[in-house]
Amino acid sequence: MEIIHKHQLIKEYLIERIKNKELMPFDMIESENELADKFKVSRMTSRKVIDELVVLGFLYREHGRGTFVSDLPRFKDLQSFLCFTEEAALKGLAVENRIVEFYLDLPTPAIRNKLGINMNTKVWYIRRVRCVDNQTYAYEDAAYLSSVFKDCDEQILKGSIYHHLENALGINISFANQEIEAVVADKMTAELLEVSEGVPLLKISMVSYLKNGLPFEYTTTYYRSDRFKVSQSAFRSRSR
Amino acid sequence: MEIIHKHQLIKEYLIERIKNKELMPFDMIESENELADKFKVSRMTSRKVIDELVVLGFLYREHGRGTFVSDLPRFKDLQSFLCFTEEAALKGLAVENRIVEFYLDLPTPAIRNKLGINMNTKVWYIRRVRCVDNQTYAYEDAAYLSSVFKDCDEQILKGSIYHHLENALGINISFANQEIEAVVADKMTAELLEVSEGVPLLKISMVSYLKNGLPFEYTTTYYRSDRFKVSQSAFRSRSR
DNA sequence: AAGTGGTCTAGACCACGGC
DNA sequence: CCGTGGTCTAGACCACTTA
Repeated sequence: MEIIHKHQLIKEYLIERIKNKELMPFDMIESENELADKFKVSRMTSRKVIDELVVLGFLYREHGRGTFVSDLPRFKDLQSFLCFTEEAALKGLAVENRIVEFYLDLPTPAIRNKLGINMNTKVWYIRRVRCVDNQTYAYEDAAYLSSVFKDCDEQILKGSIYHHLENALGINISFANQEIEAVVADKMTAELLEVSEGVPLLKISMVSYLKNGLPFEYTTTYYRSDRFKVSQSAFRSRSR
Repeated sequence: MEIIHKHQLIKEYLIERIKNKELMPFDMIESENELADKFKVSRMTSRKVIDELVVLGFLYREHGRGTFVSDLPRFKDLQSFLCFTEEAALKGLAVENRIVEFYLDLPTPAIRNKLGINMNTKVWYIRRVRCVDNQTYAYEDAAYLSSVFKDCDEQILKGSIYHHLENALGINISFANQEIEAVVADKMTAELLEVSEGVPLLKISMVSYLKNGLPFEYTTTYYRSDRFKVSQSAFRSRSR
């Protein structure tokens, strides 16, 4: 039985209006009091809804003026290392994966190095374009240890690889090391992402590890910078 | 005059205990009611503090069990929040700061929003090119609360602002929220960084906080992607 | 059953922005 | 001045976990 909370209804109402373009970027939405009246809730409840949509990047507030629709409801990668599908799901959005190609082959020297394997250990090469709401977000060029990702097929690649590994295969993913750079789109990547050559892209390279410390994945992803950015918090270290 | 909100005090209390390792990852913190009693606030206020720290990744909740310290602070060591000067020093390199301009002025709406200040609170605008070994690395566009960075002058800006704040002024810097994007160099930035227009740059925007939770700095830095990249580790969250 | 977090109310006062 | 968001209260009832 689904329990419908009041704040969910208001959230759906606002997200629908943003997705339908009924509310455009920089438009002001109803005030907290108006929302509260309209849905017959207290102001604390309407505020909470707006709080959540602000965190998700759909809205922003201006003290004394009002609450407005963000120009680009971009993705944020809280550093807790969620997979692409999970991040989209957090915002109530569905992912479509366009498979460019995938095949089993011997590792390149770079991949041997990153995954610490010898030249006879085959890996799955998987190249996909990740889309949300029919819009291209990222081009992903991945290599997986075939000894871990044993049953690679098209059906799985259309969904979430991480969910498959964790849920169907019972594999424990632990952590990843990432490197973040800025690059400009080359011809091939630009075509796949449906952007012009030369636009900026965030390039994130990642080696992911199992609980037992085995590196099993080396992935480079090129994110459209107009639709994606990384957020994180960091502590100041005490050292001098 | 700075207004200290009740939730700031509680936030400071919790963040300090996490930073000091008094609270370790997976430790349970006080319940919402205990926090409310301890600080003589309502439960809604103690909840709000926890909400914020959950969003920042410091804590996570488990319904019916309690609120716990997340394992994110672990990679404090790996991707510690160091200033530019410190990072260079770690590699035995010396920094030269070329001051482009600096002046005291009223805050823009964006800065008011990021720092949570009113339109009468003046901030220092500081623009510098950061060089290592006579090579340009980054262009930094910073705004500091003048109530915190009281004594801004050319001599200080040629060195490390953070060292000055911490050592000369005894200010406690706690943590920062960062957003990372990819952009291409516009004409002005390209000239300052001695690169061609259109080359990719890493744009890192940061709001830094004092120990008491006061945001005191909003800085946007454009890094040459040929000389700088971000490395970090991320842990797979245990959800699902 | 006791304690935790999750949702929600109906108020209050304050700070800010624009008219 | 009015309407906006920002903070805060002192309750309430519910859902979940653990003992």
